[in-house]
Amino acid sequence: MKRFIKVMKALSDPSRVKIMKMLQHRVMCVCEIHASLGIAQSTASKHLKILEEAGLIIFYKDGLWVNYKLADGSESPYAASLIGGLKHWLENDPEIKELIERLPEIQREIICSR
Amino acid sequence: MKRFIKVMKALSDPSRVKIMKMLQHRVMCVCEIHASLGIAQSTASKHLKILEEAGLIIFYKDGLWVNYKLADGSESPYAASLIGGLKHWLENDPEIKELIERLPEIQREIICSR
DNA sequence: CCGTTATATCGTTATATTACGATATAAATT
DNA sequence: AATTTATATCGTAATATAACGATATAACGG
Repeated sequence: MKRFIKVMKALSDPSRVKIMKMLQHRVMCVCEIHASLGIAQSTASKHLKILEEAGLIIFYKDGLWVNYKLADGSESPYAASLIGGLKHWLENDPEIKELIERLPEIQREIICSR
Repeated sequence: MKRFIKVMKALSDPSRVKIMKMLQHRVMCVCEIHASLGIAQSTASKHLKILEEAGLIIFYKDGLWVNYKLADGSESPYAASLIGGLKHWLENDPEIKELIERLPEIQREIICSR
């Protein structure tokens, strides 16, 4: 039960749903997510941790970068079902659409260094 | 997006998940849920409202009683997917199992009148 | 109509969640 | 070793959630 609740809570926040939708298109690092969503870096990091602990995303480190991508759902049947469902859900949501359209502009080399 | 979040939030609470699992077995009134979960009547009523507003359950009145049952999910693809998924998920959760086993003892004529 | 009964709503308190800025950590680069 | 850079964690304030008891509402039986 606890694991199920964790997955549901993880997907109960608009920012985290947006992250899931972006990660359907490509791997992203923390600062790309911070920049694309217009939230504080610490906030982005926390959201990613919550999604990770729910088994919805995974990460791998590459030097300084931490790359996040969708999990395969082997963690639990709920995670698998929701990762799968989200592939077609919310495709027509205007906020999501705009995010995805702007995704090509979000490049770590441009966004994150300064 | 708002409707999706509503469904996820609705299923982010253990009491509400338990209600969903019980309603898989039969229609129940508010006081049966109040009694079976050991929560205040007002709390049960509120949980049911949240599930209803998410499109996960529906109700019909029968005199004084308000009967709640699972929705068919026509409200949204998310609701449908989760209503369906929950049919097999959590079947082996010990808390859920005990709840379902005790379900035959929960009868409105015995529990609710006094 | 009056009381009873099942449910819904209100007011309040305790807890959880989310956001941010500030700071700490860890992996490059110089 | 010192500095820079990307990320994580901490402390805190604002908001949301969940619980309860008390009260209001609505439908039935007398």
